[in-house]
Amino acid sequence: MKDLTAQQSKVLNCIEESINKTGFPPTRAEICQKLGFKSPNAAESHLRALEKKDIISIAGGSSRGISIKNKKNSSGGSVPVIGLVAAGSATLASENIEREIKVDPSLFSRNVDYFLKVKGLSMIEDGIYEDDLVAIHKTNDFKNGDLAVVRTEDDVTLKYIFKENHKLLLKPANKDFDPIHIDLKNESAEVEGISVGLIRKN
Amino acid sequence: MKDLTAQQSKVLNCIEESINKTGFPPTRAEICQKLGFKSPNAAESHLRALEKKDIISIAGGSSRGISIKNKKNSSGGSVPVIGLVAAGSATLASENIEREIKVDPSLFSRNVDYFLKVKGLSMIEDGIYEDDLVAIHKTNDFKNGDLAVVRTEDDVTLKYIFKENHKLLLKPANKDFDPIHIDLKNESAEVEGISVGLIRKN
DNA sequence: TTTTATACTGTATAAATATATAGTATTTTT
DNA sequence: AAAAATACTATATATTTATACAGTATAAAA
Repeated sequence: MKDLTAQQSKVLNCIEESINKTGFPPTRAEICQKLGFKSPNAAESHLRALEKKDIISIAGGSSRGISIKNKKNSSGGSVPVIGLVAAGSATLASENIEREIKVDPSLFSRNVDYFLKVKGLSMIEDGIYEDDLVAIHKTNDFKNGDLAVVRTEDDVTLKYIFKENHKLLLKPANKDFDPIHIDLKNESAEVEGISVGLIRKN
Repeated sequence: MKDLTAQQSKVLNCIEESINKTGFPPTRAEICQKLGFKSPNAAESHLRALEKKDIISIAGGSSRGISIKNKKNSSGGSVPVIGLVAAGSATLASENIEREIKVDPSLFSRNVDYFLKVKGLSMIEDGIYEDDLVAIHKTNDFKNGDLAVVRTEDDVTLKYIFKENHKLLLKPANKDFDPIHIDLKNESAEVEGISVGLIRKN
């Protein structure tokens, strides 16, 4: 992480204080008041500098739209939630992260690297519903029958995986969906991780 | 703490989600958008109701000035896991606690007081399996159709609950199981809490 | 040495936002 | 039976707020 200047640290500090004290981030004017600046642009430019250094993010067009990045949690640790994303994009890229939830990564049998937000009903017969968060342990190692996140040439899916020589079978748990057959001689496919659990919110 | 109405819960939920996702509370307009209201005053009056019930505080004259009160130990917090236990014993009695798991109690829409470890297959058609941990928010307030922990005279069960006058219907999600009809004139039954989510470990 | 980053003041303004007021309708409490 | 709370739509507006633009000055990097 790039080092912050003394003033930038003060501003960051001011943001943290505001969130701790009031529950929400400060406005430019409030930062100015606390730090003795006379122009809102003083705060603005410090914020832009902090944003450039990837310390905070600023939501455009919304008031108090400041949030502190990489909020590492001393105790639990937080795990990112990711929607099923199109091929080509790195799954864990920050633009795919919908939110972070505070969960002990060791809650499940194997370490959880991220939660995948389920789209569609392809696994519904095995009790996995739309918007369920499937806990994914990143690995390319799997056993036949594992529930795996598989990146194919044109998609990323969550399916039961079976491999026999160069043939890959991706099997849904919904009779309305067809299994996907992939011949690794012709097509590429990669296992990104396997499911180790699930969280559902009502 | 006074119980919230369904709409108030939704609004509270919306606030929590906003804070988790963006790092700052929502505006009235954002609440309206998320919950489908067409007037900002719909959000406003729900906020005032939540403030009156001491669930949130609203900072006057400042944007996004909403903060949630009595923020439980937001850092870690562990939640007990309880097996379905026989009648007579207090559900949360220490001898019934199988273990504790470290989960942010605010992970779900309403605070989780304990996890109930599911026995049997009575809810399997709605994706709730044996040994799943159902997150329970302790309350005796419920809406028809809620998934509730109900203590009857001779059992504690997890079922969909429907109440009409003095008749209680406890409905499983498995056609091999019969619904339970309870006439509150003759029998007693008590709602211990309602499900707000679920954790499954593979 | 010229650019770039830091560190501000000062002014202005479009857009975001809180918040009041006026209604209607239903449900719950007293 | 009346009052209060819930649950909204609809409109309006003062205020808050983000954000752009125009400067000044100093320090650090290229």
